[in-house]
Amino acid sequence: MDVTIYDIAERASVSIATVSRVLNNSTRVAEATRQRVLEIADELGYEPHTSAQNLARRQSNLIAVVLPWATNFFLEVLRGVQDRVAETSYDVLVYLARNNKEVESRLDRALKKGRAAGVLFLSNPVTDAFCEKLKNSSATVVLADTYHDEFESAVVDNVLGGYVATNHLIETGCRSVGLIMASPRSVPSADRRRGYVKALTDAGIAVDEDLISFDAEAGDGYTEDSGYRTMCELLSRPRRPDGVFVTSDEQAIGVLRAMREHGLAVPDDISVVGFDDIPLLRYAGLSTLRQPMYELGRFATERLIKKLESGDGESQHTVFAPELIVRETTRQAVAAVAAEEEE
Amino acid sequence: MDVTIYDIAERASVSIATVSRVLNNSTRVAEATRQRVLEIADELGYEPHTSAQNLARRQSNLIAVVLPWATNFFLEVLRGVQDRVAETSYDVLVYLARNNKEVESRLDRALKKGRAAGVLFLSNPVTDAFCEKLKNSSATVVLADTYHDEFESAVVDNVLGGYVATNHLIETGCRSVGLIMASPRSVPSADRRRGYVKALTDAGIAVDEDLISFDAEAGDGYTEDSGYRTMCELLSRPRRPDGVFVTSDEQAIGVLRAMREHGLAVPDDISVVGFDDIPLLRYAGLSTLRQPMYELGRFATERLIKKLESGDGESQHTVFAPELIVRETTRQAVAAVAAEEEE
DNA sequence: GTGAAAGCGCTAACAG
DNA sequence: CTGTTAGCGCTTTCAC
Repeated sequence: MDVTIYDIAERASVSIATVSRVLNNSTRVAEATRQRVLEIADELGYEPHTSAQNLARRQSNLIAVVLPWATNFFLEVLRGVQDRVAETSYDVLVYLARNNKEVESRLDRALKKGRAAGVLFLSNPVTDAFCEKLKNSSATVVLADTYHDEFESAVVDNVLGGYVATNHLIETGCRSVGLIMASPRSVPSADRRRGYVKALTDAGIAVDEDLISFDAEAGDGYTEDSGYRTMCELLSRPRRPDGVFVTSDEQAIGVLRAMREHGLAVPDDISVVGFDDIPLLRYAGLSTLRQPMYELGRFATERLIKKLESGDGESQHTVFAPELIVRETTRQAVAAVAAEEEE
Repeated sequence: MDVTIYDIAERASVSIATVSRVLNNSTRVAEATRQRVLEIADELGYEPHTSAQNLARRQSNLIAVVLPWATNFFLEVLRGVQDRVAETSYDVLVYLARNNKEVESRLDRALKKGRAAGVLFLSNPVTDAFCEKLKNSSATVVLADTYHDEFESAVVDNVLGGYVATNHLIETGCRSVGLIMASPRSVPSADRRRGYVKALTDAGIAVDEDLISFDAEAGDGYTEDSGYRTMCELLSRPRRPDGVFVTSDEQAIGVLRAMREHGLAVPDDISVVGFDDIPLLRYAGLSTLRQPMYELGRFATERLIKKLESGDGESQHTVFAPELIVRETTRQAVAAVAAEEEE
């Protein structure tokens, strides 16, 4: 049997209430008693029993992170979450799902009573069903990379990202800008499309559905494989784009593969812009829109913790801006080329 | 207040003991009562309070996964862990560290009394200090991607992997085979080196320390950045290799970058073999040794659960074999070339 | 300041 | 088959 506060109390000739007080550095305890208790606790190697604490306190020290796919994006976000959580006494429960249905069952588990104090719900659209579950739960929830009126959220401005990406393609001389989308059900993906449409419209270019291809499979479609399939499909159509905006870097890698197989050169035949700026791919030469993934994770966790500790409060909706990173899969901007020729 | 077994008991006019029995589908309960209780529980939306259960049962439903770095390797392993765990009532606590010191503090948290029933300790060398902690803890531990006599473990045969990789390089005509290592403190990395040495020795080639470069930084060195730095260092030395075995794919990407910057072609100037076969990199053309990462995670979890449920039992040491995947960063084997010329 | 005592929600003998 | 009764280890009034 492990050492409990009873053991400490006995050794220190005080009651368990006192031990509990000093351990929680709560109200007035004689300095002498405090020292003695602390010493004995240390000596005995005392460690509080989390379940007992949670039961008595009627709360939990667990934060559940629910996410719909396991990609590099998530890896970065999780790093941010972990770093912030490490500074607290919370621990992180991870629920990895592979599709919408799995998200539901994982969420159910995460929301089980007494399980988690807070939930970080990532990237998945907050459907009515999920919203219901989230609201009925006693857990504090923060959304990241997805949005819903009724919950605190932290997102990257995907519309802006789509806009900037598409605009970059237009500025570098692309006339037929295509779009390779992940699942249209995915919120970030749908938002990026809106930015794409807006950029084209602003430039006076008509949106051509024939240049838009999306992943119709069950998953979320942010994978290399999805990008490959979707690009192949696009290339099988009569009109060929001279530039494509792809809704994630991983997909973009698949797009590049499809192009290679079709004997197409980048950026000469088709320029490519991704989204995310995954560290591992930074040297693949992919032009992309950088998302502050780590910061997103860390910030969302920060907010969650604050809500947990100070009894909720207002729900904010924070928006991070993505940043265009130009590398080798797009041409230089026309203006830049002109400037260079000046020299 | 949430609904408890007392509420159910009252509504069903039975005792809480009976409710508890049917909820745990334990011994003989009248079918009629069982039905009624189940119905009411469902109707009330009852959910057991995990902390209360854990306290009463004197056990935990948590499995802690402790890992020293956040790379794609881990992502795959975690998928395996999650998939297996999803079939049980366990939940997964993730402790991500960035270096050895962080591993220690994360491990301490994971081992806190009553926290986790089992610990999956990944990739990190089991130092004496860790071994001590692990043994003193009441948690069941399983090692994955690392080894220690006293604990169950599941590893990939890294010596074999290093051997096969090096041998492949030799067979495809490399005369000066270099080695780009992650931290020599890392067990997998050190084992891969042993395989490298053995392959050279078996081929009658002297091991030249000047062709071996490792990452001396604080981290584990399995990153792109590390590979880049380490390769640059190697290239700055007088003797230049015509092939290198790199201890991970992520590092290999960095090696490729370093080569590009030095104007070196792959595989013409230098052949490259990585390790891992990270999905995202499968189309980067990297020749590598595939580790069954997902399987490793799933299997280790399987073992952990088995031990948890059937009161320990023997500790096995399972070894998975890595598989050589030849792509474009190495030349074709001489035999293959010969065979081709035959045609 | 400190102790006694009543739970937190659930499990598990032990009777019956 | 079912109820009674102790706890599990800790927190938290409420007195003293």
